[in-house]
Order: sequence, then C-alpha cells, then structure tokens
Amino acid sequence: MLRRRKNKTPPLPPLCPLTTCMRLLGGAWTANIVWRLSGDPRRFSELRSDIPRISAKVLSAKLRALEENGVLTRHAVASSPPSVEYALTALGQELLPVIETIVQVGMKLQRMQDATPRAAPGAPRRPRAPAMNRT
Amino acid sequence: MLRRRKNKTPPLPPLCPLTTCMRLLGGAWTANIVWRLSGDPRRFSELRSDIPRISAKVLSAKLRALEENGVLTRHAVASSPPSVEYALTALGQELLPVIETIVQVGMKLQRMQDATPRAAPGAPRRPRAPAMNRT
DNA sequence: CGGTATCCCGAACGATACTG
DNA sequence: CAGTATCGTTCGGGATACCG
Repeated sequence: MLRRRKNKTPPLPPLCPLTTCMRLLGGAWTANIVWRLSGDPRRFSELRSDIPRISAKVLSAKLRALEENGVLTRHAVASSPPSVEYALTALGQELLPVIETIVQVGMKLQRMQDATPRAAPGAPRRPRAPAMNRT
Repeated sequence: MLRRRKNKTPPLPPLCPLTTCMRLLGGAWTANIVWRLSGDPRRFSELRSDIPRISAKVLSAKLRALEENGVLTRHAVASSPPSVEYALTALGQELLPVIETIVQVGMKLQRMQDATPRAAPGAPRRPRAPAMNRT
C-alpha cells in the first residue's frame, strides 16, 4: 500500500507537442467548452446550460485548466449579482480550426461506421460505457 | 449496496461528431500511433520503440480499437518469425490533417506557456496544481 | 450566481508474467 | 515477435452538499 513511485516520473524525454495538445483537450468536455466560446464570451451558467450534462465541478476544473494554459480569460464582475465571463484568447482562437477539423472527420467517421456493419468478427468487443456523449 | 443507478443511462441525445472523434483519439497515445503510421506501415515492435513509454497492453488495445473503427488495417504474416503490419486506411489518412493541426497548435501552446507568466490581473487565482504536464 | 469540498466509481494506464 | 492475462495505480468525472 502506498508504495507507488516505483517507476513513476522517470526522466521524461521531450515528446511531441501532440501530446501536449491532446492532454489539454483530452477530456470529453474541453473541446466542447472551447467550441461554445467561439462566438461571444459566455458566463458560467450559460456554459452549464449549453452543455447540459456537465457538472459544476468539472466545468470549473476545465475552465481553470484552460485559463492556466492561456486558452481563455476569466473576467469577474463583482456586481450585486456576481457575474463572470469567459472568453477565448488569441491562442484559444487558434484551437478552433482544430476543432472544426475534428468535427469534419468525426462526421466522416460516423458515416463510415454507420455504413460498415463490421459486427465484431470473432470477438464481441466491450460495448463501452455510455459515459460521455455530448456536444 | 444496491447503489441505484439513479442518473446513469439518461436519454442520450445524439452524440456529435466532435465527441465521436475525440473518443477515437481520446487517449494520449492514439493520435501518436496514427501519426507514426503516416509514413509506411509499421510493425508492433516498431511502434513500441517509436513510442517508448507505451506498454504492450495499451498499444494492442489501441490498435484493436483503431482497427475496429476502420482507421487502420492489420496484416498478419504467419511466417517463421511472426510479423504483423499495421497501416492506415483511407479513413485513417483523413485523420492526418487533424493531427498535423494539433501538432501545430501544440507547439504554439508550448511556446506560449513557456513565455507567458500570466499574472492574472485583478484577481489572483489560487495557485492550483500544476495542471497537466506530462510530456 | 459562481463556484469549492467531499465521496466514490469506473476507465485509462502501467508493470510484470506468460503464451502461441 | 506479437500479443494476452492479471494486478495495481492514477485520474477523470458524476452526485451531493455547502460557501461567498
């Protein structure tokens, strides 16, 4: 118990930026959040209703991570009804083409998967948890 | 016991292409694998050395998933030294622009994160955990 | 309204050992 | 060589409750 740290944190060789970026929008939600902000800045609650099944915890965690990575900015207005606006930075804007491309390919994938029964030849794959399905 | 699955399996709205695609290259490794296959077909061991820190288990799982999704093909040669070659399908090729874009943005991210102290003007964020930085 | 704190589950990942 | 099996660990993420 508690004896981890046997092989963790080895001298990590620099791996490609690919992983850096994938870690950033790795979660199911992150790309969605960025996507929602592509238009105007939005507030916390607006984002919550934009992405119905996201929890406050995850949303705030993702927003914080994105802010730390310079993808978006947080502007808090300390008025009587507290209000916080999130907006993409220039860097965040640069993510948009990525996401658009992903959406394009995603549609192709869906089309192909739909047209190809494939029926798991030989070994029925695990149907995968219905965890995250949104956008 | 009997934890009621109270909120699981809600009426899932149609999942968007974004999530579909992100699910596919969701892990940190998957995009890397596809990337490695962008040139010539490669064998299992070659991929393992291409991506040093990946375990055989994960690699084989990812390869299987990608094969099921029609992203790559598996050609086993039952020769004396067994040999299996993985190659991208046409669909897999379509993922390459996505990955290239991601790499581009990833490099920008790395550059900005390196150069930007990001002094959170007006509201000092509480110094949160150093986010995700693994390779 | 805009979060944070706590708990807990399941998925993803890693290491090692073993098989065809 | 090309995996699979098993085990253990870490991590994302959902639920609920609570605070400024």
